[in-house]
Amino acid sequence: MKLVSWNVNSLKVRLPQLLDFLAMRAPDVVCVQETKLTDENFPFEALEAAGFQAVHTGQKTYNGVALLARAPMTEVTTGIPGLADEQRRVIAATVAGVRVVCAYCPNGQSLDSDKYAYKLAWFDALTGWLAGELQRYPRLALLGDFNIAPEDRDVHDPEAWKGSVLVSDAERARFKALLALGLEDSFRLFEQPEKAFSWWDYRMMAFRRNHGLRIDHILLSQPLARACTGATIDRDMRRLERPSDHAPVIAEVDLDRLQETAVDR
DNA sequence: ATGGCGCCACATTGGCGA
Repeated sequence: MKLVSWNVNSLKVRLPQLLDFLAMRAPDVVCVQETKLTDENFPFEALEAAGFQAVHTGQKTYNGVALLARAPMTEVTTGIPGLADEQRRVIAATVAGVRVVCAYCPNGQSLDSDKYAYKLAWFDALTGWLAGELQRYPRLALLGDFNIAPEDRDVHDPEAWKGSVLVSDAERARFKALLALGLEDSFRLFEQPEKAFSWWDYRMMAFRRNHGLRIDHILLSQPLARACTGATIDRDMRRLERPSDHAPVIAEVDLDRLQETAVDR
């Protein structure tokens, strides 16, 4: 099962690129963030023609998340239970026995912003919810734009970024709290090149200079992590004309390798 | 230090993202 997370920064603009990506990379499950579309404008038909069922929760202009899958999706839920939030940031579904959670985590803007406090509280709510979900679904994957670079090696210039939003201690502590649930950062299960990033600013020729951050992640529960055979960042999409500022991140899981246990479904 | 780019909307400028 090939799992992908991609912040497309407007699906209206990026739909042709997404369709090319689906044909070229043949993923099984794709988590899409920042569709910036209402549900009635979501391109269900085009994706179905490409072989994918889709579920979406969106709004005008901001946020919006979708799950695409070749296999049927069941138990579809939106948002974080118990968190009153108008911002459409979370959608989850069960695909081929795997619980897939797609998240567009808040940016936070700056450490003194109300949006930063919202970001930290949002992560606490996410972590609290997923603790229970992991009990119910031992095979769980959390994919998305986390808007957190977990370590200094995930930042092109750690000194310049020191203490700022996306890398602050409080944000990194929230990321570690997710790992403490038993989730693994799939990218770090394998040897990776130095300076591997998933987002580059549109400005200042940041991509050409590889001035980026690794803020898009695929976290896997223990059974899935043990069955994970590879994890990469697909920089090809970032090289295109009119690219998203994020690259797709990919993790492959060999479902045949999963051991059958009493609680494992 | 600032702004750079790209997207969106009560649009031709301003808000926001990261």
